[in-house]
Amino acid sequence: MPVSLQLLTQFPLLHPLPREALEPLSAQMSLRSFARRAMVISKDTPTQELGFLVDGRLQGVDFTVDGRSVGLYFVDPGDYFGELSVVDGKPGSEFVVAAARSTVAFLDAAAARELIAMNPDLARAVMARLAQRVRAVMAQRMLLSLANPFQRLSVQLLQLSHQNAAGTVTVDPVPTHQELAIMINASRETVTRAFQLLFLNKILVREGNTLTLVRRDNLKDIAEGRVDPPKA
Amino acid sequence: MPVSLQLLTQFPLLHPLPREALEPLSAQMSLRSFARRAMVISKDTPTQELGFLVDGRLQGVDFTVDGRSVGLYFVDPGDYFGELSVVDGKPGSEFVVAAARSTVAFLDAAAARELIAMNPDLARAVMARLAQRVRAVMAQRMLLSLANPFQRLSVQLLQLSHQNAAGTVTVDPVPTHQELAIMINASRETVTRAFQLLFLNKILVREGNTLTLVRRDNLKDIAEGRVDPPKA
DNA sequence: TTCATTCTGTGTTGTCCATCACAAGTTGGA
DNA sequence: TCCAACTTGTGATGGACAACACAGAATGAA
Repeated sequence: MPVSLQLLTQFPLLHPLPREALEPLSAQMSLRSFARRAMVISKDTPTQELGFLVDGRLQGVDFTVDGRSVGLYFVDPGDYFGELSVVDGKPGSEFVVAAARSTVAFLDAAAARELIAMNPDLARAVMARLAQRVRAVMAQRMLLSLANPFQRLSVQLLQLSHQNAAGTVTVDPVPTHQELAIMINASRETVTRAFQLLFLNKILVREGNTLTLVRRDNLKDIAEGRVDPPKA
Repeated sequence: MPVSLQLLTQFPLLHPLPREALEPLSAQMSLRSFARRAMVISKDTPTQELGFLVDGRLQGVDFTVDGRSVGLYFVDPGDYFGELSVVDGKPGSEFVVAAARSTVAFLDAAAARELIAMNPDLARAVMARLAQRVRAVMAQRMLLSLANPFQRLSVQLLQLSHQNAAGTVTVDPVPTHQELAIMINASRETVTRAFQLLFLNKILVREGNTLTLVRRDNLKDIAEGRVDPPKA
């Protein structure tokens, strides 16, 4: 199942490529679908691939030795993942699971490596991406050293949020409490209780699958410890 | 104060460069010394530089909003730091302080950027380094989600250790309890108490500034939760 | 629609660890 | 060599949060 050219143009990473480079590429790639909670890339699969998320949502996760899962990041449509193995040839450093039903276009690592080697523009983009990932995971590491789970949730929500067309700040596909909990090192129940208070204080509003940060400043104050988290 | 050619050959990163490239480089660089606890790179200094650690030891740190420090990584002689800003031009993502009296050779970011752009070998090396840093900080993030500080300390010690010439596994300049505490999100006292127990159980031995992991397997068992941390 | 499954809400309990407050040891600079 | 500054050791205390155990809601597949 090759991938249509049309589809490939959705990916910013590939924009520097001329049309004639895209065609052979599309032939090399393959499209696969995944059910919610399905494993997209396992840490210990032998075949390494670069994945482009066409549709749905993925979460990078790993597991501690005692079996608890650790949430690392989300992947949204148009974005790619698995670049680490492509760059250094080492096995994947994490698992990637589908957080929702998803469609992914794969390119095997060798081909991806060659592609990058041939295109300085791509190489630059990948380099920038790696730098951005270092920064992102360091930010997450900072988050984790906040004393209280309430602050951690606030920071995480701010990180996940984006300004909307309407000017409101939202978190768009709202992650489940469990998904958030493993990102901020808290128990699912603690996340639930924190949300309670944020709703109660009208700092957040949830409508369907969208979370609106009604009082973003307020959330920021909590995140940065200027204001104590609401107690009741 | 230019830097001697001799000195530059100590840095693996620069090995791909031909001698004639090193000379102009040495003229562009400057050598500076830092007292213990001195700030080597501040997060918000305007001038960005690539630093090469000649001598001593540095620690990457950051601070949470409530003023607690967070330990990120150590830099040992022969290694370099500050590459993130060089790659993406953004301000530094952390502070770098001297964990011991140190000597650092600096190259300003613009020059470093150009150097990398001109030398594909260097570019590849930097790329590999970024990938390695992503992996390292993800490993640290995993560490932080271990439930108990004892396990976190064990993992951290294993990460810092290296096999010695004599075949023993050691952690060489032993970090202070405080330095470790901020890396593993624990209080200084908790680290002290954990060490007590590890010494008591002859899992570790400290001689001067060297920590020997006498029973590495045992430490690994604790790290991976197969064995409960010793209680008394 | 109906039923199973996943997600969210809530009380209770116990433990673990941060914090505080010193004391004792160790280092290194003058 | 001596002293000051830093590092390590130790007890006591309280609060916060994970864990457990369900109940109720929402989702979605048949």
